[in-house]
Order: sequence, then C-alpha cells, then structure tokens
Amino acid sequence: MNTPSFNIAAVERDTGLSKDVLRMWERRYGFPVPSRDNHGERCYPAEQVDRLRLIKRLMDQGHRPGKLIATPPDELTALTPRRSKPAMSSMPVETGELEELLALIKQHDAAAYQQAMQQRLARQGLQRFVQDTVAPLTQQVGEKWEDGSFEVFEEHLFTELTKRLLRQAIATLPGGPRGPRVLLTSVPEETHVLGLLMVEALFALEGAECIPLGTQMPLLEIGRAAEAHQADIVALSFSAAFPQRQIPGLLQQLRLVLPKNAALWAGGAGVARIAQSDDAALITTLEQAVSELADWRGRTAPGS
Amino acid sequence: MNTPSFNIAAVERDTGLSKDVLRMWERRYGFPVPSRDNHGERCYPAEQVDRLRLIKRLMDQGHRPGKLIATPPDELTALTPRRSKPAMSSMPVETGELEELLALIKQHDAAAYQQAMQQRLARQGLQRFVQDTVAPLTQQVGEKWEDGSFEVFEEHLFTELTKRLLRQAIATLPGGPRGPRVLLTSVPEETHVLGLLMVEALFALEGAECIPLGTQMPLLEIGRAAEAHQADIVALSFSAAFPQRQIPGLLQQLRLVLPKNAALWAGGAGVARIAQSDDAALITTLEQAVSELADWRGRTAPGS
DNA sequence: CTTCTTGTTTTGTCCTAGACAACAAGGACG
DNA sequence: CGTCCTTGTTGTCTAGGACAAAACAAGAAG
Repeated sequence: MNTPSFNIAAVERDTGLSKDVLRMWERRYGFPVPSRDNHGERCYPAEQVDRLRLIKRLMDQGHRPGKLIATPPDELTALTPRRSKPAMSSMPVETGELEELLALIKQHDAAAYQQAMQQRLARQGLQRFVQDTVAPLTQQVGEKWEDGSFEVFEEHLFTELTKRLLRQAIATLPGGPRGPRVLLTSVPEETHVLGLLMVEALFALEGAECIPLGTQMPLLEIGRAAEAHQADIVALSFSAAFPQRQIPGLLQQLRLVLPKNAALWAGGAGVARIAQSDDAALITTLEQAVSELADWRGRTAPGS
Repeated sequence: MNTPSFNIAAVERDTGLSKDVLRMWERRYGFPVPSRDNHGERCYPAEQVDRLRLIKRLMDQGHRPGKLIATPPDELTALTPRRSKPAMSSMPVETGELEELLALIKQHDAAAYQQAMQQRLARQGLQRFVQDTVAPLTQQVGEKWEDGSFEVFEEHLFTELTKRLLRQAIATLPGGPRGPRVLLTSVPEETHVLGLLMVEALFALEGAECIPLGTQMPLLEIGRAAEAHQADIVALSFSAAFPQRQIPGLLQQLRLVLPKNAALWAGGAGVARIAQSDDAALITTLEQAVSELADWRGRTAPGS
C-alpha cells in the first residue's frame, strides 16, 4: 500500500489540471492511463501524478503538452525553461546577497532567514527593501521553482515568511492617510498575495489609505466593497501563473460592476503580456505603480 | 449593458458551484436557466448569479438545494440558519465587547478595529487574546456571514486585519524552540488560515517550533515537506466550509505519504462532525490542541 | 535577413445525457 | 422513544462530439 491511488478529483486538486483536461489527454495522447476501480472510475497511481505535476510545471514554462507527453519520463527532468527570460537577473548588483537569502530557505532555516531579512529591512528602509530585496527575491524564487531547484513547500515557506515581514513592516507605518483610498485584492482563483503586499507597502509609504481585502474576491463583491469603502482605486494583482486568456474578460466584467468614478488598476507579472485595455490601467512594475499613484494625485488634487 | 452575463466558468468562480452542478440543476430543477450565446454556450445573467450565491450560502447552513430552488426568490432572504447551533454564543461574557469590535468592521473602520484589537492583545496577553477574543470573534463573523448580516468583503477585511495582528504577535515571541517541530498547513481548496494562525500562536507560546507553510499544499508536497523539515507533527486545518465528505479520504491518503514517525493532527470546525479516524488525531477546540501538545511531550520526553 | 500575413495544427473548454453511490428523510417496528 | 430500513435526493463520475482560440509554420513582401 505504498502507492496510494488518486481519483480524478484528487489529481485535479494536486496537479491543477482540470478533470476535462485529464480525460482529454487520456483520449488523445494515451497518457495518463489510470486503472479503474470496481465502479469503472479512474484510479491514478502516485507515479503518474508525479509525472503530471512535472508536465504541468514545464507547461507553465511555455512547453507544449503534446511534446511533453511524447517525451520519455527520464528526459523530462532535463528540460530547461523555454520561455524567453531576457529580464532574468537584471539586477546583477547584490545577486550574491540574494543567493545567500535563498540558500537559507533551501536549508529550511526559517529563523535565520527572518533575521537576515529583518536586518536588510532595517538597513535599506521599507521602500528600497521592497524594490531591491523582496521583488527580485520573489522573481528568483519563481524562476527557481520553474527550473525545479525549489520544491513547492520551499516556495510556500518563503512566501509565508516574507508575507509576515511585509505585513509587520506595514503595520508599523504611521497612519496619516492623505492620499486616495486604494482597495487591494485579487479575483477568485488568484491566490498570490505577495505582489499586493509589496504594492501596499509602497502605497502606504506614500500616505495612501490602503484597504487590504486579501485574495480571491468574487467580482460582484469587489464592486460592493468598492462602493461601501468609497474606493478611489481598485488594484488587482495577477500572478504569472494566472491563465492570461481570462484576464481581459475579467477586467471588462469588473469594470461594469465598479462605480464609474473608481479607477481600476491591474498589476503583476500576469498582465505584462496583455494587450492594452480600455477597462483598466495595466501596471507591470512597482516603479510604475508608484508613479501612477503620483499621476493620480496630480490629476485629482488640483481639481478638487 | 448594466447586466453583464457570465459564462459557466465565471459562475463557478463566483458562486463556488461546480459546472457539473450548475448543469445538473438546470436539467433537474429548471433553475438556473441561462440564455445561450451564438455558440450555444450558457450565459447567466447577474441576477441569477446572485440568487445562486444566496442559495449556496443557505446550503452551507444545512438547507437542501431542492427546497431552496423551489422557494420563490423573495422568501429566500427570509430564511434563517437551520443547522443546530447549540454552541452559539457560548461565551455570554464580553459578548458586548465583541459586538463592538464587529461593529467597527461593519463600519469599515479598519484603523479603529486594529487599534482596539491591539489594546485587547496588550491587556489580555496572547494566549487569552487568542482564546477569548480571536476565536469567538471568528465564530461570530462566520455566523453573521451565514445569516447575511456580513458581506463577503467585510469578512475578508476582518480576516485580513486579524491575520496581521496574529502574525505580528507571533513574530514578537522569543524563539526558544524546545518542543516538537510542528508543520502547519492545509490541503488544496482549503484557503482559511485564521485557524492555523491561532494554533500557531498557542503552540509558539508553548515553545514549539512552528513551520508555517501557508495554505493549499498538495498532499505529496506535504509529505516531502514533513520529511525535509523532520516534522514531529503535521497539523492541518479544515474550516466548516470544507466539503466534509472528502476529509476522511484525504487524511487516509496523507497518512500514506507521511513519514511513519510523524503524527498527523487535523483540526478546525470542519472535523467536528467527522467520525474518529485511525489516520489522524481530530482536534475540535483550541484547548484540546494545547492539551494534545502537552500529551505529546509527556509521551515523548520521558522515553528519549 | 527581417517582418508581416495567412493557413494549419494543437489544445482547452464546453456540450449532452446516462449511471450510480453517498447521504438525508421519513416511516415502520420494536 | 430509539433503531432499522426503504425511499427519495443530490453530487460526481463516465462517454464522446464539437468548436474556437492560441500557437506554430510557411510563405510573401519589405
């Protein structure tokens, strides 16, 4: 009983591949080939689930499922990122220091990581800490996860510890809200919160009034929240992993349920490759977020 | 265009009802009845999505879908919780004070809420703060959400602010790990993290070494993490909203992938009504969690 | 040699409709 | 009044078919 078998729902949960896709691949490519239980339902052995997870990871890097499934399992692990990474390690400065921080995570030494980050925060100040430490670190972790040198749980640990640092830093900021009211959240299915926290830190530094609603808000609820809080700006975060095809439609629907005078900003790695939109302002870098905030103030303050 | 129409995927995202269920209800009960686009695909008007969300909420309270769909929409809002709530407000003490805190959330006054909670934390100390303030407050919010007096976004705001308070409090604890190594996380689809944080706070107070991995870890990854961190205990949280039928199977599968010497603890409102399990220890209250920790130490320390 | 445009293949999602197991409710019986 | 059993109710699985959107490949034009 060392190889527990998973039903199709469990495989969907664990791999992120929908039931439809799993059945379709079986039909088309002949993989995966689960055995069946007494009732004729699929039972996936753990070994196939692992291969599926690997395939999913490579797909997120731009490989195509047809090729991946045709590749023998042994060669799969040797595949490297295929998607263009021109911006990779665009911060040669301090790469060594960042590597040290990542090494601490890799060694599962939570305490040492926290301490090292606290020191950096104290040394750099919150703004530079976010822009020069947290942001590149997050990107590096993403890359390392993609090329397989970080396990999922190591990424989770990194995220959890870093979230704490940022939230703690935000909490200690003096609250002198003078700027716009910014509602920060993400749509359902989008669980990544680090980007939101980074933006919140920068905005809070600028004196904006941030209303953090966490992740995964249903669209209609975002509309209600914007109204109830009289938000000036609704800021959404889309991670690189979010299915890009859905984003334009989501923004359009959201625009319809938002109050007219509320601005809609969409940011994160997920919107970098999205065509410009009439429904929302697309923000691809932290610097741009800050400058958009300044622009907003420039547009609004003189008028009122 | 004030009534945007949702495709079936959007409705699934926003209501939490699976595509299969949506199509099944249409077949069986004749509701919802979406119109179709040029391509024959379902288009749900916002009005039906709202009714579906309401139905989902009432279902989570124990009502049955067949009855709910037969009920005319006007009467739906009048329905009250049906599930037995014997433990409701079992803390008559201080109910007034808790109500004040909830009122602050209801007024969307984040700053005042945070300040009031900080004061309570300072006054009560972390242990009593968790047990006498955060826990009952969380339960009250759950009840208020169920009976409709709290909006989704108000619950999100409460959760987000309370998470921050707890994490901040945990971070300031002196780290003198003398107890077991406890890995804290939840399974995929389970996003509620407040329960984990409460337990982490209590365990950290007792000197246990907590490894917070956030939520939504794939089962096989939990196994790897437990091994990598040499966890003595893997603690999972299941909220009341988690589909209970799946829990025993999950625990069984997880038990198979965990190292044999790692204990598996499952806690939260979701396990309260689950039959006792050979695979995991079921923990239904915070007090029980603390006493289990003491038991573990009693069992282990003398032996080693 | 690059860039744009046009077919062609790949791939995911949606569709219908049937079957059945797990659960809840209601009734019979001790 | 509790316990067992029958009878609904409900969700999830199965099967294959269809189609549109995205990715690729190839050719044309600059």
